[in-house]
Amino acid sequence: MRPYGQYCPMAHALDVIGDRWTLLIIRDLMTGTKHFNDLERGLPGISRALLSRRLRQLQQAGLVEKYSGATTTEYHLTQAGKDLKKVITALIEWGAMWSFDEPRPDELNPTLLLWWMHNRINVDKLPQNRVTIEFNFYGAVSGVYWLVLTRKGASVCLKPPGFEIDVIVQADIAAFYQLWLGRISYTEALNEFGIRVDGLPKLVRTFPDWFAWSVTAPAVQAARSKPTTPYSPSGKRTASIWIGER
Amino acid sequence: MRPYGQYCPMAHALDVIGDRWTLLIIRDLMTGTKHFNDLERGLPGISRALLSRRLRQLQQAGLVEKYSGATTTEYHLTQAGKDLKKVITALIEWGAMWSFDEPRPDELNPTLLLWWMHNRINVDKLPQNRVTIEFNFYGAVSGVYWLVLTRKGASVCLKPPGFEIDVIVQADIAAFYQLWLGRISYTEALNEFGIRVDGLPKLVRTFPDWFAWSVTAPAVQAARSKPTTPYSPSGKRTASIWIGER
DNA sequence: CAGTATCCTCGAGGATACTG
DNA sequence: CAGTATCCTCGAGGATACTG
Repeated sequence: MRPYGQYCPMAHALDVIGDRWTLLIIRDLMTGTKHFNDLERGLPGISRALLSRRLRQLQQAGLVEKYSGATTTEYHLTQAGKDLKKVITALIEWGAMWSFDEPRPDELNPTLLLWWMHNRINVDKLPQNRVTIEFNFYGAVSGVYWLVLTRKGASVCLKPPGFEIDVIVQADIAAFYQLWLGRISYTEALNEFGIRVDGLPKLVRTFPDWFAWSVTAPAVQAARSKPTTPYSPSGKRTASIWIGER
Repeated sequence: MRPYGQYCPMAHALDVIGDRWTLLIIRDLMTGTKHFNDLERGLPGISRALLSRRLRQLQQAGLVEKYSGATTTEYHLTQAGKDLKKVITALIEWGAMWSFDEPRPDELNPTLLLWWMHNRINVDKLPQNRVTIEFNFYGAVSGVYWLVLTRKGASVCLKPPGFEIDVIVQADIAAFYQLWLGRISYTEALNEFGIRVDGLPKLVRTFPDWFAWSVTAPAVQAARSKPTTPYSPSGKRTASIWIGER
C-alpha cells in the first residue's frame, strides 16, 4: 500500500499497520503464536507467500523480531508491536459492539475454531491425565473433530487420535462458535442452544474451566449488555435523506 | 477489500473500516468536516471518485449519514462512527510514539497545513476585528500564503487577500509543521527554530492562542516525554538473528 | 458545489511448483 | 518445518471528461 504521504501520526501509523492482514498477524503474535506455520493456520485465506512478506515488512518496521534457532524459528513482537494492544482492544470492542451479529454460514470453520481452542487451554485446570474430547458438529457445517489435552500441550486431530474418548461434545457449529466468542453463556448454550457435553460427571462439570475461551469474549459480553441497538450488517440500510432546513 | 470471512469481532471491524482512506475520512468527520469538497481538501491524494465511493460504503455500513439540503450536502457520523474515537485515539498515540520522526520533504504541504489551521481556530480568543496573517514559508518547500480570521469564520488564501496584513509569520515549513503537531513547543519554535511572528505587540502576544493546534498535539507531546526510544522509520534495521538455545 | 461515467493501468496477491 | 521463485489474474483506484 502506497504511503499516505501526510505528516500526521495517524497516517504514519496506518502506513505501518494499515495493510491487509497486518493487524490480524499482530493480534496472533500478541496472543502467543510464534511459528510461521501456526500463524498460517490461524489466518485462513492468507497465502504463505503473503504471510512471509508481511512478516518481513513488520521486521523492517521494527514491530517484529525473528529468532532463528537451530531447529525452530520464532517471531516475537518488539515493544513497538506490543504497544499496539490498545489499538487492537479498541478494534475488538468496536467490532463486538457494532459489527457482530450471528455468524454467516461461510464463516463457520470447525478446524479454525478447534485451532483457537487448543491455543487457549487453562493448563492448571486440566485433569492430571490426558483427556480426549470428541466434537460432533452439526448445522451449517458438520463434522467430527478431536482435541487431545494434556498438561504438556494440546493438539487438534482431524482423524480419531486412537485414545479412548473421555468427553463427547455435540453442538450446532454456529452455537459453539458463539459460545466460544462470548456471545452466549455456557448455561444458555446448554439450555437454549442444545449443546450437549457427555462423559464422567467430574469431567463434564469441569469442562468449561479447561478453556480460557476467546480473548474477545469479555468485549463481546460487555457489548451484549449495552443499551444501544447494535448495527446489523445483514440489514442493509439506505442512506437517510433529509430535506429542508436544519 | 475482500472480507476476511472470520467470525471474530476484530476481523469484522477491519472488514468495515480496514479499507484505505476509510479511517482518515472518519477522523476528518469526527473533527467537524462535513462537506464533500472539504473532505477532499483535507485528504490530498484521494480522488473524488474514491472519496464518493468510500462515503457510500460508510453509509451502507451505518457509520455515516448523508443529509441533502436544498443548497448543501452534509455528512455526519452516526453513533457507530463516533464510537471509533477510541480506535482513532489509540492509532494517533501509537503513531506519535513509534512512527513520528522529523517530516520528510515530500510530506510538507503548506496548503494542507493552512487548511488544518483554518479548521482549528479558537474563535473566542481572536481579536474583535478581522486579522490577516501572512505566512512566509521557507526551507524544503517555500511560498507565501494568507489566513484571514474573523469571528465568523476563517479562510485560506493562496493569493493576497487584499486586506492589510496584521501579522507576518516567517518560518521553516518543517519547523512550523512540527509546531503545529506538538513536536516542538511555541517557545522552542521561536528560540531554537527561528520562527518569527511580527506585528502589533498585542497581536503577536496572543497569536498562539488563536489556534487550537492539531488534535494530535497532546499525544505527540506525551510521546516526546516518554523514556522509550521511539522507532525511527528512516533507519532501516535488519532482522535480529538469534542463534542457539533460549 | 457535489458529484458520476468510462476507460485504463499497475500492483497486490493467488496458484503452483520448488528448496534447505 | 519454514519458507522462496515465477507466473499470472483481477480488481482497486487513477485520469479524464462530463453533469445537475
